[in-house]
Amino acid sequence: MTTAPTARTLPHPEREALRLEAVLHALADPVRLRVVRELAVSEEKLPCSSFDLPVTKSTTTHHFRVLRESGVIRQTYRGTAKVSELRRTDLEAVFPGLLDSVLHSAARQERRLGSG
Amino acid sequence: MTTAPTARTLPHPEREALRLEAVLHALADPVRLRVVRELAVSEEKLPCSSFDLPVTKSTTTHHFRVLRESGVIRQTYRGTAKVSELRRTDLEAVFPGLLDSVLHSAARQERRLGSG
DNA sequence: CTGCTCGTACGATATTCCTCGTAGTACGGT
DNA sequence: ACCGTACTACGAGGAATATCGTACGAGCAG
Repeated sequence: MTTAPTARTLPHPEREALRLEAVLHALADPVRLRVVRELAVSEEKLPCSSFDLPVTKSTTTHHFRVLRESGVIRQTYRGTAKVSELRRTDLEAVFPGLLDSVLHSAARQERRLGSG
Repeated sequence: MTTAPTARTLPHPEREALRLEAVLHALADPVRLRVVRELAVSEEKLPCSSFDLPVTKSTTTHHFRVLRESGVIRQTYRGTAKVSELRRTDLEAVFPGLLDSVLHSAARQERRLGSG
Protein backbone atom coordinates (compact mmCIF):
# COMPACT_ATOMS: atom_id res chain seq x y z
CA MET A 1 0.00 0.00 0.00
CA THR A 2 2.87 2.37 -0.31
CA THR A 3 2.16 3.45 -3.84
CA ALA A 4 0.37 1.35 -6.41
CA PRO A 5 0.15 -2.25 -7.46
CA THR A 6 1.72 -3.25 -10.76
CA ALA A 7 4.15 -0.43 -10.23
CA ARG A 8 7.14 -2.60 -9.55
CA THR A 9 10.18 -0.81 -10.76
CA LEU A 10 13.72 -1.98 -11.25
CA PRO A 11 16.91 -0.03 -10.60
CA HIS A 12 18.74 0.97 -13.75
CA PRO A 13 21.98 2.96 -13.85
CA GLU A 14 21.67 6.40 -15.40
CA ARG A 15 23.26 6.93 -18.76
CA GLU A 16 25.97 9.09 -17.24
CA ALA A 17 26.77 6.45 -14.66
CA LEU A 18 27.58 3.68 -17.14
CA ARG A 19 31.02 2.18 -16.63
CA LEU A 20 32.98 0.77 -19.51
CA GLU A 21 34.55 -1.97 -17.40
CA ALA A 22 31.12 -3.14 -16.25
CA VAL A 23 29.76 -3.21 -19.78
CA LEU A 24 32.75 -5.13 -21.07
CA HIS A 25 32.47 -7.58 -18.21
CA ALA A 26 28.77 -8.05 -18.91
CA LEU A 27 29.46 -8.75 -22.56
CA ALA A 28 32.37 -11.09 -21.84
CA ASP A 29 30.16 -13.96 -20.73
CA PRO A 30 29.02 -16.36 -23.48
CA VAL A 31 25.49 -16.68 -22.16
CA ARG A 32 25.03 -12.94 -21.76
CA LEU A 33 26.57 -12.20 -25.13
CA ARG A 34 24.08 -14.59 -26.65
CA VAL A 35 21.21 -12.79 -24.95
CA VAL A 36 22.45 -9.44 -26.18
CA ARG A 37 22.77 -10.74 -29.71
CA GLU A 38 19.21 -12.04 -29.66
CA LEU A 39 17.94 -8.77 -28.32
CA ALA A 40 19.85 -6.95 -31.03
CA VAL A 41 18.09 -8.72 -33.87
CA SER A 42 14.67 -8.45 -32.28
CA GLU A 43 12.69 -5.30 -32.73
CA GLU A 44 10.45 -6.22 -29.82
CA LYS A 45 11.10 -6.41 -26.12
CA LEU A 46 11.65 -10.03 -25.21
CA PRO A 47 10.74 -11.81 -21.98
CA CYS A 48 13.40 -13.88 -20.27
CA SER A 49 11.43 -17.02 -21.05
CA SER A 50 11.81 -16.52 -24.78
CA PHE A 51 15.50 -17.35 -24.57
CA ASP A 52 16.65 -20.91 -24.88
CA LEU A 53 19.76 -20.82 -22.74
CA PRO A 54 21.89 -23.74 -21.52
CA VAL A 55 21.39 -22.74 -17.89
CA THR A 56 18.61 -22.94 -15.34
CA LYS A 57 16.08 -20.23 -14.64
CA SER A 58 17.97 -19.09 -11.56
CA THR A 59 21.11 -18.57 -13.56
CA THR A 60 19.14 -16.84 -16.28
CA THR A 61 17.82 -14.39 -13.72
CA HIS A 62 21.38 -13.77 -12.56
CA HIS A 63 22.65 -13.01 -16.06
CA PHE A 64 19.79 -10.65 -16.81
CA ARG A 65 20.52 -8.85 -13.60
CA VAL A 66 24.16 -8.39 -14.56
CA LEU A 67 23.11 -7.03 -17.93
CA ARG A 68 20.65 -4.64 -16.33
CA GLU A 69 22.96 -3.42 -13.59
CA SER A 70 25.72 -2.77 -16.07
CA GLY A 71 23.34 -0.72 -18.18
CA VAL A 72 23.32 -2.94 -21.25
CA ILE A 73 19.60 -3.72 -21.11
CA ARG A 74 16.46 -2.15 -19.73
CA GLN A 75 13.88 -4.35 -18.05
CA THR A 76 10.24 -3.54 -17.47
CA TYR A 77 7.31 -5.53 -16.21
CA ARG A 78 4.51 -6.59 -18.49
CA GLY A 79 2.00 -8.59 -16.54
CA THR A 80 3.75 -11.59 -15.11
CA ALA A 81 6.57 -11.32 -17.58
CA LYS A 82 9.63 -9.08 -17.42
CA VAL A 83 10.64 -7.89 -20.84
CA SER A 84 14.10 -6.74 -21.83
CA GLU A 85 15.47 -4.45 -24.49
CA LEU A 86 18.91 -3.19 -25.38
CA ARG A 87 19.77 0.33 -24.23
CA ARG A 88 21.07 1.14 -27.68
CA THR A 89 20.69 4.90 -27.48
CA ASP A 90 22.30 5.21 -24.08
CA LEU A 91 25.17 2.94 -24.98
CA GLU A 92 25.77 4.73 -28.25
CA ALA A 93 25.78 8.09 -26.47
CA VAL A 94 28.37 7.06 -23.92
CA PHE A 95 30.37 4.40 -25.75
CA PRO A 96 29.90 5.21 -29.42
CA GLY A 97 30.40 2.30 -31.77
CA LEU A 98 31.10 -0.16 -28.98
CA LEU A 99 27.93 -2.21 -29.10
CA ASP A 100 27.91 -2.42 -32.88
CA SER A 101 31.52 -3.57 -33.06
CA VAL A 102 30.88 -6.21 -30.40
CA LEU A 103 27.77 -7.45 -32.19
CA HIS A 104 29.57 -7.47 -35.52
CA SER A 105 32.58 -9.24 -34.03
CA ALA A 106 30.36 -11.84 -32.43
CA ALA A 107 28.61 -12.54 -35.72
CA ARG A 108 31.95 -12.75 -37.48
CA GLN A 109 33.32 -15.12 -34.89
CA GLU A 110 30.30 -17.37 -35.13
CA ARG A 111 30.78 -17.60 -38.87
CA ARG A 112 34.48 -18.23 -38.40
CA LEU A 113 34.17 -20.90 -35.72
CA GLY A 114 31.10 -22.53 -37.14
CA SER A 115 28.05 -21.42 -35.17
CA GLY A 116 29.63 -22.47 -31.89
CA MET B 1 71.70 -26.03 -26.00
CA THR B 2 68.58 -27.02 -27.73
CA THR B 3 68.44 -24.03 -29.98
CA ALA B 4 69.93 -20.73 -29.04
CA PRO B 5 70.30 -18.58 -25.98
CA THR B 6 68.21 -15.44 -25.82
CA ALA B 7 65.71 -17.29 -27.93
CA ARG B 8 63.05 -17.52 -25.26
CA THR B 9 59.72 -17.47 -26.94
CA LEU B 10 56.26 -16.95 -25.57
CA PRO B 11 53.02 -18.62 -26.65
CA HIS B 12 50.66 -16.30 -28.49
CA PRO B 13 47.27 -17.30 -29.90
CA GLU B 14 47.02 -17.22 -33.66
CA ARG B 15 44.92 -14.51 -35.21
CA GLU B 16 42.26 -17.01 -36.23
CA ALA B 17 42.09 -18.40 -32.70
CA LEU B 18 41.20 -15.14 -31.00
CA ARG B 19 38.03 -15.33 -28.94
CA LEU B 20 35.82 -12.33 -28.47
CA GLU B 21 34.83 -13.32 -24.96
CA ALA B 22 38.47 -13.61 -23.92
CA VAL B 23 39.33 -10.22 -25.40
CA LEU B 24 36.38 -8.54 -23.70
CA HIS B 25 37.26 -10.19 -20.42
CA ALA B 26 40.86 -9.04 -20.75
CA LEU B 27 39.75 -5.47 -21.40
CA ALA B 28 37.19 -5.48 -18.59
CA ASP B 29 39.80 -5.17 -15.85
CA PRO B 30 40.75 -1.60 -14.86
CA VAL B 31 44.46 -2.36 -14.56
CA ARG B 32 44.61 -4.13 -17.90
CA LEU B 33 42.54 -1.49 -19.64
CA ARG B 34 45.00 1.08 -18.37
CA VAL B 35 47.90 -0.92 -19.79
CA VAL B 36 46.18 -1.23 -23.15
CA ARG B 37 45.49 2.49 -23.25
CA GLU B 38 49.11 3.30 -22.55
CA LEU B 39 50.25 0.89 -25.22
CA ALA B 40 47.81 2.48 -27.63
CA VAL B 41 49.29 5.95 -27.33
CA SER B 42 52.86 4.73 -27.46
CA GLU B 43 54.45 4.09 -30.79
CA GLU B 44 57.17 2.01 -29.19
CA LYS B 45 57.09 -1.34 -27.51
CA LEU B 46 57.01 -0.81 -23.77
CA PRO B 47 58.54 -2.97 -21.03
CA CYS B 48 56.35 -3.97 -18.11
CA SER B 49 58.46 -1.82 -15.82
CA SER B 50 57.48 1.34 -17.66
CA PHE B 51 53.95 1.11 -16.29
CA ASP B 52 53.10 2.68 -12.97
CA LEU B 53 50.37 0.37 -11.81
CA PRO B 54 48.75 0.22 -8.38
CA VAL B 55 49.68 -3.45 -7.96
CA THR B 56 52.81 -5.42 -7.20
CA LYS B 57 55.15 -6.91 -9.75
CA SER B 58 53.64 -10.36 -9.36
CA THR B 59 50.21 -9.05 -10.15
CA THR B 60 51.57 -7.05 -13.07
CA THR B 61 53.01 -10.22 -14.53
CA HIS B 62 49.63 -11.88 -14.15
CA HIS B 63 47.81 -9.10 -15.99
CA PHE B 64 50.28 -9.06 -18.84
CA ARG B 65 49.87 -12.77 -19.19
CA VAL B 66 46.09 -12.43 -19.44
CA LEU B 67 46.51 -9.78 -22.11
CA ARG B 68 48.95 -11.93 -24.05
CA GLU B 69 46.94 -15.16 -23.81
CA SER B 70 43.79 -13.40 -24.94
CA GLY B 71 45.66 -12.06 -27.95
CA VAL B 72 45.44 -8.37 -27.10
CA ILE B 73 49.19 -7.83 -26.87
CA ARG B 74 52.34 -9.41 -28.21
CA GLN B 75 55.34 -9.79 -25.93
CA THR B 76 58.93 -10.28 -26.96
CA TYR B 77 62.19 -10.34 -25.10
CA ARG B 78 64.71 -7.56 -25.40
CA GLY B 79 67.65 -8.24 -23.17
CA THR B 80 66.43 -8.53 -19.62
CA ALA B 81 63.24 -6.70 -20.42
CA LYS B 82 60.07 -8.05 -21.98
CA VAL B 83 58.45 -5.53 -24.21
CA SER B 84 54.78 -5.44 -25.14
CA GLU B 85 52.83 -4.04 -28.06
CA LEU B 86 49.21 -4.07 -29.07
CA ARG B 87 48.21 -6.59 -31.74
CA ARG B 88 46.35 -3.89 -33.60
CA THR B 89 46.40 -5.51 -37.02
CA ASP B 90 45.28 -8.90 -35.78
CA LEU B 91 42.53 -7.45 -33.65
CA GLU B 92 41.30 -5.22 -36.45
CA ALA B 93 41.23 -8.17 -38.83
CA VAL B 94 39.15 -10.36 -36.56
CA PHE B 95 37.16 -7.82 -34.54
CA PRO B 96 37.03 -4.73 -36.74
CA GLY B 97 36.47 -1.50 -34.90
CA LEU B 98 36.42 -3.14 -31.50
CA LEU B 99 39.72 -1.92 -30.11
CA ASP B 100 39.20 1.61 -31.35
CA SER B 101 35.74 1.89 -29.86
CA VAL B 102 36.99 0.56 -26.54
CA LEU B 103 39.91 2.99 -26.51
CA HIS B 104 37.68 5.86 -27.50
CA SER B 105 35.08 4.91 -24.90
CA ALA B 106 37.76 4.69 -22.23
CA ALA B 107 39.08 8.14 -23.09
CA ARG B 108 35.57 9.52 -23.07
CA GLN B 109 34.80 7.97 -19.73
CA GLU B 110 37.96 9.35 -18.21
CA ARG B 111 36.98 12.83 -19.36
CA ARG B 112 33.46 12.31 -18.08
CA LEU B 113 34.39 10.93 -14.67
CA GLY B 114 37.34 13.20 -14.12
CA SER B 115 40.52 11.25 -14.85
CA GLY B 116 39.53 8.55 -12.39
C1' DC C 1 82.55 -13.30 -10.47
C1' DT C 2 79.40 -9.95 -8.03
C1' DG C 3 75.84 -7.43 -7.81
C1' DC C 4 71.66 -5.17 -9.96
C1' DT C 5 67.45 -4.95 -12.55
C1' DC C 6 63.63 -7.08 -14.83
C1' DG C 7 60.55 -10.34 -14.85
C1' DT C 8 58.78 -15.37 -13.57
C1' DA C 9 57.12 -19.29 -10.78
C1' DC C 10 54.99 -20.99 -6.97
C1' DG C 11 52.13 -20.99 -3.12
C1' DA C 12 48.60 -18.76 -0.37
C1' DT C 13 44.48 -16.00 0.38
C1' DA C 14 40.39 -13.45 -0.40
C1' DT C 15 37.06 -12.25 -3.47
C1' DT C 16 34.28 -12.57 -7.26
C1' DC C 17 31.62 -15.17 -10.28
C1' DC C 18 28.78 -18.99 -12.43
C1' DT C 19 25.90 -22.41 -11.36
C1' DC C 20 22.24 -24.72 -9.16
C1' DG C 21 18.07 -26.13 -6.08
C1' DT C 22 14.43 -24.87 -3.25
C1' DA C 23 11.12 -21.95 -1.71
C1' DG C 24 8.49 -18.01 -2.50
C1' DT C 25 6.06 -13.77 -4.80
C1' DA C 26 3.34 -11.55 -8.54
C1' DC C 27 0.11 -11.83 -11.93
C1' DG C 28 -3.46 -13.74 -14.96
C1' DG C 29 -6.93 -17.24 -16.04
C1' DT C 30 -10.63 -20.57 -14.69
C1' DA D 1 -10.52 -19.45 -4.47
C1' DC D 2 -7.44 -22.18 -7.03
C1' DC D 3 -3.91 -23.18 -10.17
C1' DG D 4 -0.30 -22.29 -13.58
C1' DT D 5 3.26 -19.38 -15.46
C1' DA D 6 7.11 -16.11 -14.95
C1' DC D 7 10.42 -14.66 -12.35
C1' DT D 8 12.97 -13.80 -7.75
C1' DA D 9 15.46 -14.44 -3.31
C1' DC D 10 18.29 -17.01 -0.71
C1' DG D 11 21.74 -20.13 0.27
C1' DA D 12 25.42 -23.08 -1.20
C1' DG D 13 29.07 -25.22 -3.87
C1' DG D 14 32.81 -24.93 -6.99
C1' DA D 15 35.67 -22.54 -10.32
C1' DA D 16 38.02 -18.62 -11.73
C1' DT D 17 40.31 -14.42 -10.56
C1' DA D 18 43.03 -10.71 -8.34
C1' DT D 19 46.20 -10.00 -5.13
C1' DC D 20 50.36 -10.63 -2.57
C1' DG D 21 55.14 -12.38 -0.74
C1' DT D 22 59.08 -14.91 -1.39
C1' DA D 23 62.29 -17.22 -3.96
C1' DC D 24 64.30 -17.80 -8.31
C1' DG D 25 66.40 -17.18 -13.33
C1' DA D 26 68.18 -14.37 -17.19
C1' DG D 27 70.67 -10.83 -18.76
C1' DC D 28 73.70 -6.57 -18.24
C1' DA D 29 77.28 -3.49 -15.88
C1' DG D 30 80.97 -3.27 -13.07
